[in-house]
Amino acid sequence: MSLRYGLLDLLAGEPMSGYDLARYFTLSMGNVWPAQHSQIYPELAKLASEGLITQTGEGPRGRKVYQTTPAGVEAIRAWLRASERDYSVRYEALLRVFCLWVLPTDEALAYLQRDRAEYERHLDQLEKALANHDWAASPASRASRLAIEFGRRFYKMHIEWVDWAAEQIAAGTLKPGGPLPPVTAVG
Amino acid sequence: MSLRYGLLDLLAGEPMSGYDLARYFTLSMGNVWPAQHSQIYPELAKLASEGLITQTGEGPRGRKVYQTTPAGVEAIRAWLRASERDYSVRYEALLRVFCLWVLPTDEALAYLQRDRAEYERHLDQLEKALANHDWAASPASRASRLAIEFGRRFYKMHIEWVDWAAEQIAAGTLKPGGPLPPVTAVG
DNA sequence: CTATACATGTAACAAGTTACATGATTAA
DNA sequence: TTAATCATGTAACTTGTTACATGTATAG
Repeated sequence: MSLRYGLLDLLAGEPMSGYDLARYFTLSMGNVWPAQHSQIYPELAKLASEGLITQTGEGPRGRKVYQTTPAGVEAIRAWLRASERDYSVRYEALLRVFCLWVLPTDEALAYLQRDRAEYERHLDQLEKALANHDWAASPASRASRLAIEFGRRFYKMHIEWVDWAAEQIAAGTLKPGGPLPPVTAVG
Repeated sequence: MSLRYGLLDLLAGEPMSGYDLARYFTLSMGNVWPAQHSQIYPELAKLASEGLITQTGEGPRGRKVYQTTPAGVEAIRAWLRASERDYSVRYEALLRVFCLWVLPTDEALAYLQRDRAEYERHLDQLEKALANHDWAASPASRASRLAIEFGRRFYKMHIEWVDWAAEQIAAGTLKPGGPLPPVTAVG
């Protein structure tokens, strides 16, 4: 049910096509709720049939531009107010860290360094998005900005954590009998 | 495909039943890859039929204790080495933040405060897990410890971010024409 | 003796991914 | 004219969730 509210939210902020949504997702919501076009198009059709969005324009190549209706905005509101909050996180990259002990120390370190580069890329991307977009333009943009800031802090923390983890591993964490001193301070 | 490697990893660290896995998950891997028992039991049967785990014990009420075989450990290794890494995150709680602008300022602030309490709970839980478990006992435990440390930093950062976001909202972020000053320092 | 926790499973459904399928416009 | 990008959709499959179903041991 999450995807529909993500779409409603984006189409309430500004009219877009399914194609736009699929791409725009990558820069903002896609960081916390990924979606493929094959999932987006059918959902748009469903939302339109329920009157929560309407097609407000068209373009070349059969392009259809949708916008959220007042009923759609009310649906988001009802979702935030009434539904159970789901705090679960699904993050395969971290699940893999649990498994790192099956690799030799050198390989585990190399593994994390490749991850680190990826997190740097994510951080750069978010910082570029922060710089290139007018996040003060509307309430919807400003709310997105709050979420993007979360992403920025997330990847910053992630990089710091990788460096810490690499130190631990270099000190022998993954070896039988290796050390793992108690950590008291975070950061 | 992620679940199976999570199970293989846990059962390589120490022999357990499906029931144990379902509960133990909550404290460690469940934070990054949730799973219900209805998904765990069939997967265990499948892993056993493939020879990646074996039943090494039984208990009252039909309890079956499994352990990962050497082939199973090799399967984890191959997974880490060969498969595409998936860095995508799925996190509904954050998707909702994108939508917060549809609520009145007061309600949005109250919304975030309830989230904050939840993150405090998660942080406490992880800190308790950190204190009550012998994370130095084995390479598998020590690798888990690295991942748990990530969780600790994650929720700490999360709480700091909520406080920041609440300030922004109180300053008018969600109102039409409200401000959103450029953020230069993180933390 | 009764409620709770332990313990395992299946079935129906919903959500998400990958691959297939098609065609229009634009830039080189 | 040809490759890339734009643009929308469907189908088959996999994964994940919720609800159903059953039964045993233990503690009060």
